[in-house]
Amino acid sequence: MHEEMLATDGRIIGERAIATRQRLLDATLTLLRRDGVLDVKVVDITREAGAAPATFYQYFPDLDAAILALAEAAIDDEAPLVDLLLPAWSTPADAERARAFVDAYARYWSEHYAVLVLRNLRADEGDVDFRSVRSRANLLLVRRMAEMVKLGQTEGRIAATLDPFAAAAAMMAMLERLLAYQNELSRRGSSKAAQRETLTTILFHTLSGLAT
Amino acid sequence: MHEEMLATDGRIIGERAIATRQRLLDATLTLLRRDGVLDVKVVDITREAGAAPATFYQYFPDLDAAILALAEAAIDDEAPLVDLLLPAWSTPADAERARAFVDAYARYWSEHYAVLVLRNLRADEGDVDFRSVRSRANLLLVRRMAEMVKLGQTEGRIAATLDPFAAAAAMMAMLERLLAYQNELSRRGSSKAAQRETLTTILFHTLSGLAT
DNA sequence: ACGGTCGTCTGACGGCTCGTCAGATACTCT
DNA sequence: AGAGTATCTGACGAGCCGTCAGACGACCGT
Repeated sequence: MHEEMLATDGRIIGERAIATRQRLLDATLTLLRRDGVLDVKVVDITREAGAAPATFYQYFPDLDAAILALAEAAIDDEAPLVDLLLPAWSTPADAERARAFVDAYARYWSEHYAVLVLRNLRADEGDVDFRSVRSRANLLLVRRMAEMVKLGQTEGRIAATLDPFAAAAAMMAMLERLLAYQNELSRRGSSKAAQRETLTTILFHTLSGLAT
Repeated sequence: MHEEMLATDGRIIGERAIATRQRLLDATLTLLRRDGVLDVKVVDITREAGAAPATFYQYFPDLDAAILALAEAAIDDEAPLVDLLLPAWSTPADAERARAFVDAYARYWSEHYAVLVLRNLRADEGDVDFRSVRSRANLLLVRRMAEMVKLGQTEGRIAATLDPFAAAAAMMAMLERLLAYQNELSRRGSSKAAQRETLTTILFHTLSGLAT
């Protein structure tokens, strides 16, 4: 189950090299946060990591490859969120669990913000690798949400006109994007608490058919 | 009401220069679509526009300034969408109008995709100018949607726990982001028609309190 | 301890874009 | 036609990209 790590020339790398590679990834994350998503330079990353620019290219063919590796790592933090959707929400009391999910997703998103934004950019542009990593991350949640909708439909709580998969994707879209607006929104009239409650209400209703 | 256009050195520019400036903006749009959002070079823009690189900097201090101008222009196409939200949706038959709004917004979004993505990136990063232009564009719709929610609440159609402004923003977020997922989604199980119906259902319910 | 070997790292380079001048060019008006 | 202004450009220093050939250093066998 443990993949050998490779350098760009194909050779299997040892312990020292793995540490260097990791230092480069850490530095990339640091600079993504410090300089913003569009202004990260390879030179700066290597400076930050205390290495020569050429070292970077020994482990990543380009900057995107490093971002991709970080996006892969982020999947591990998204996976546990599925547990908060089990079992399906089916009584008004489950609204509390919806709230917990919203909170957990918000934490996940803010933790990985820069990497996820870049991942989405590249995936939207059509890059196959970034599409794949995004799918693997999101399908975990989307599939589960779609099941919740389907169950709600068979139990008559949710209208049959809703497409379960599309509804699930819509909820993910809403969560993702609204979290980016968060700061600006709270400057324009809706407190974070109000945003949280509103997200919870809409999410809970869409996935369970119930009102809060 | 008509602002004089200025060069970067502050002088008011004449007709020929306005045309050149416009050619540069057109070229920027072309390349944003051709090369993707992250790979547009000033040199390429001027090549495309048949001008020297230095000419670009006569009208825009940097690439962002040109994008900002394009984002300003996009507002004109977002404004008319407000009309589709007047008067408020209050009967099941109004679902048809919600559908029309979803379609119109989808058209607007795909028309301006590249510019809007960059606008959001810069705005999310905290850039004041991009924040301002995004607010001016989105507040038109968000304010109107918030009014619809408020009305629905006074008429007892919508739960009072929903924050009108946050709910409106959540709907915008859902629309924006889901449209970016559109292609991938239709490859994974939900036809565009199903996505459209699902968006309509959720939007209609959130803003009117009614089922489709 | 010592030289050899292989894995890892780096200095230095050509090629490119950026953004800025000073000066060339094109238009306008008399 | 010629003066004057508006507009454009060639050429440049600076900085990043991505690639080599070779330097370094950790570990091995003797």
